Amino acid sequence: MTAATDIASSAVSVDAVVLRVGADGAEVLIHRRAAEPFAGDWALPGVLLGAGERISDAAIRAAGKAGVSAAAVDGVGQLVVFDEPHRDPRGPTLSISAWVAVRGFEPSDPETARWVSWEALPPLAFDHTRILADVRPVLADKLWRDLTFTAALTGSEFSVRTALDVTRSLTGSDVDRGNLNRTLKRIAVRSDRESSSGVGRPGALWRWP
Amino acid sequence: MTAATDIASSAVSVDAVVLRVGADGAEVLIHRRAAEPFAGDWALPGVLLGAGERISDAAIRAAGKAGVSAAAVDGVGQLVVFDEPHRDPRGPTLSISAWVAVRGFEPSDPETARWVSWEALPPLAFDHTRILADVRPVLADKLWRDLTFTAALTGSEFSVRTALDVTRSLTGSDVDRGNLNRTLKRIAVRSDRESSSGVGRPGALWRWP
DNA sequence: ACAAAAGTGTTAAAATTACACCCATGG
DNA sequence: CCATGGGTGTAATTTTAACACTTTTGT
Repeated sequence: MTAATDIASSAVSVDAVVLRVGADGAEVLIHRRAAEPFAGDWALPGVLLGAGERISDAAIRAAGKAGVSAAAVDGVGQLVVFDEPHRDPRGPTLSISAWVAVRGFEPSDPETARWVSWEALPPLAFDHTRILADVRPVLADKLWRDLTFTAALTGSEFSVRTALDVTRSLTGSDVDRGNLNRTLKRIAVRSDRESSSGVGRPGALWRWP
Repeated sequence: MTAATDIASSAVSVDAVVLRVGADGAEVLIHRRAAEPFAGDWALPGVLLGAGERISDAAIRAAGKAGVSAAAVDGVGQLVVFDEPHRDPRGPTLSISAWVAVRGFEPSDPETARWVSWEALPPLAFDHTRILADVRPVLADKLWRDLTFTAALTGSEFSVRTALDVTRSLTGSDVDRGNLNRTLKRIAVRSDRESSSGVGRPGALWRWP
């Protein structure tokens, strides 16, 4: 008998905090649950962790349940484990939360999956509201300090506007453009220029070294 | 059928990084494994997480395997999840690492369990050497910033000497006494005095607010 | 010309770092 | 009185923060 079959452990799920950079800065992907419990409710995409499966692989699989293809994923990382015994009505289930950075994905059906800003989150199934509340400061702390996370989120090239929006959306407060520009000068490199946004002076693009 | 029984998930263990403040600063408790695999080898105390069991409870239970009574535990907290599929020869097993701060425990048999400094760690079973290496900077980061962790580790009253030793043992480098004193002035409060250590000028004791 | 957005400069405050010097105790 | 360890002071550097001013674009 093996360790994987002879013990009565909690089930283990991986709940994905799928992030992209949108108009409101960092946005979270939520989808409507197809199965019970909480069928039809908005929730973070989650899967049960398979035997021997890596957490990052499970997180990508979870993002897939909301329509995200593995090719659209730029990075994954673990966050916090939630172990409250009654968080799942089916029985004790651990939730390992993980961030998944995604680029270029738009849900086909906005009734089934959609991007939401951190300020406009609807009520979510399970303890997912709590998960997002707990996880937001962790993400804010990683920003501009954990370069793996930050680069995955921003993509290879990004504007100062993007940087400002992402920071504000995760920290909840405004940041100074000049100061953030100096931070970028320390940790990133400039490339060409860009405007496209329309009005105003075009800004530089930043890349990761 | 419930979520806890119908899936083929990895087993979940909680491995305790049991810490105390000793002569070398923060020290880790290791014990000899009683069962296979790695029977007789030094390892972190670990347990399989029971269904519905809290991670902190499992961590205390794990510390108990090395002889620590629950009453000696001052605090517990989760650290990192290790998910490498071959880390346990019995089969895929997650390891949730957790810190456990302990006061006033001395192993009865030094051949079965002992406190070791971070510099003098013997080879450990499983990936436990790797776990400690990964976890040390996380603990160093928590020190003097996560007050729950710090207070549990130092105990209610501690000297500057203790503070210095703990910092050096976790960061690996020396800290300035004057500067650390000022940090304490910001986050803690003084009480009376103490010497007992013998030689040298007696120092103040610090307490948590 | 004007508004909007980006770039740069300046300055004050705070934190970090590295020392230096003086004080209290045991032997 | 001297070695050992503790407390306080100081100064240079770096980081953080807040704000002002200039530049480039579209309308």
